[in-house]
Amino acid sequence: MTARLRMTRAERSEQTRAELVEAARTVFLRRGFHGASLDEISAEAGYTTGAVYSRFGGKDELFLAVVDDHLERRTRLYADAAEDAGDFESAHREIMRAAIAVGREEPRWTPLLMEFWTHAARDDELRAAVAERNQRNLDASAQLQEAVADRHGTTLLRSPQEMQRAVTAMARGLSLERQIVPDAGLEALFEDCVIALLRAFTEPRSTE
Amino acid sequence: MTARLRMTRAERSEQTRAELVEAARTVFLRRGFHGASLDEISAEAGYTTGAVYSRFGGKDELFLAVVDDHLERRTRLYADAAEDAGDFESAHREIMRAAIAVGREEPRWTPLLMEFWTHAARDDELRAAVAERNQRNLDASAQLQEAVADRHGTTLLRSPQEMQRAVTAMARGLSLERQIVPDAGLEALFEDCVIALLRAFTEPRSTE
DNA sequence: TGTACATCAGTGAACGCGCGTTCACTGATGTAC
DNA sequence: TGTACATCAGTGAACGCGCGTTCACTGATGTAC
Repeated sequence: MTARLRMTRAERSEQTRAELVEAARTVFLRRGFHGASLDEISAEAGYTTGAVYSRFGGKDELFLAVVDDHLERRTRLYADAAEDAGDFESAHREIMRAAIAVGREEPRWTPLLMEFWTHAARDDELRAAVAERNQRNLDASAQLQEAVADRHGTTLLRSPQEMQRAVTAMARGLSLERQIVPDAGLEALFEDCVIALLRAFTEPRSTE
Repeated sequence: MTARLRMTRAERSEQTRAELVEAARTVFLRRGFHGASLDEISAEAGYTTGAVYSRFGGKDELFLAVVDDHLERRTRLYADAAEDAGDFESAHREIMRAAIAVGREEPRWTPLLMEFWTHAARDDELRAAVAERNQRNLDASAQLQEAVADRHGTTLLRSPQEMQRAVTAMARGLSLERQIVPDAGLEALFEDCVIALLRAFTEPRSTE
């Protein structure tokens, strides 16, 4: 594998941390939050259980690290997807296409995240940690949407946060359903609904 | 409590079953599916753990009974809500009002159901059982929506199943978010989005 | 109506298991001189 | 460059706990005669 002997302590522990997060992501997706054991995760990364406690506060904190990593990647992905589109609506079609593609690759991400949310809702401190990440994610999406609207001369009739919440809610609801009823029609339905919502909540900017 | 001595065996076991389902509903809502123990549930109903195994196949089957009970009630509730409305859109507003009201009373129902779905997704037999109930529920909602559309001379541009799926997905997504970020604005947002979707996917029937 | 036996709803204790967390320890890295 | 000590990342075994499920048993209900 990677050479371990030449690394400083800081490099070494940072690498361990990253490997554990990556393994945790894999195993959490495979087994769900409750179903995944720290044994399996640490073994997947080539360590023992104690390593998790050396780098993280416990199972919850490890999961939060997975979430942070995930949100960063997704934020970049969507920003890139919107980059080259010619108008407001097709920018959103590109974002949706990207969202649908990653949804196919990792259909269990949304159920996993929602499973964790439900777990976190019962613990004040953990819920706050989740809420903060949710807000960060919402702000990033809203900022992207505003930028896209600006770039293509579109006026939002609702705050971008609200629009993002609605779209995300629908995406999550459909992802959850898909795990019970795999159905390709859900993706097309999702696209049509989002376009309908966008049209209802935006208008071309008057050139004044 | 209720007199136990005069009951036949069938009545007795039916009552036990109903009491267990009711207690299970309470405790599942309180603790979540994974967090609830059969000990707490049976104690809540005034029995011991074994009683659950006398009436049900196990924890999963008990939960399915809770779901069946729940879906029956909700189906009736929504049908009643739509009863007296004057037109298509206000019928849907009434249904939404009813949905929002029960959502306030039992904000944990949706997260609970989704937690179970995610659990069930990992077991083929259980997933089939959940899928069947989901389909039953979808058919009932779709039938109601078609009846409402018919009654008020409205043409659906999409199958009522698809429209229900979209609306339900959004409702679920927002319910899940609410457990992390309690926010009354979500309810108003939900209403507006559903109305926007209805308008996009229906048109007044031409009187020909 | 009464008696003897069969059935079975619900009991309650025990089983078996897996998991998150802890902690004394090891050996490689870092530091002081 | 070398030596002696300090630090600390990761080990690995044990702990403690709770839970779903099983099962021999009890006593009330049901049945046959």
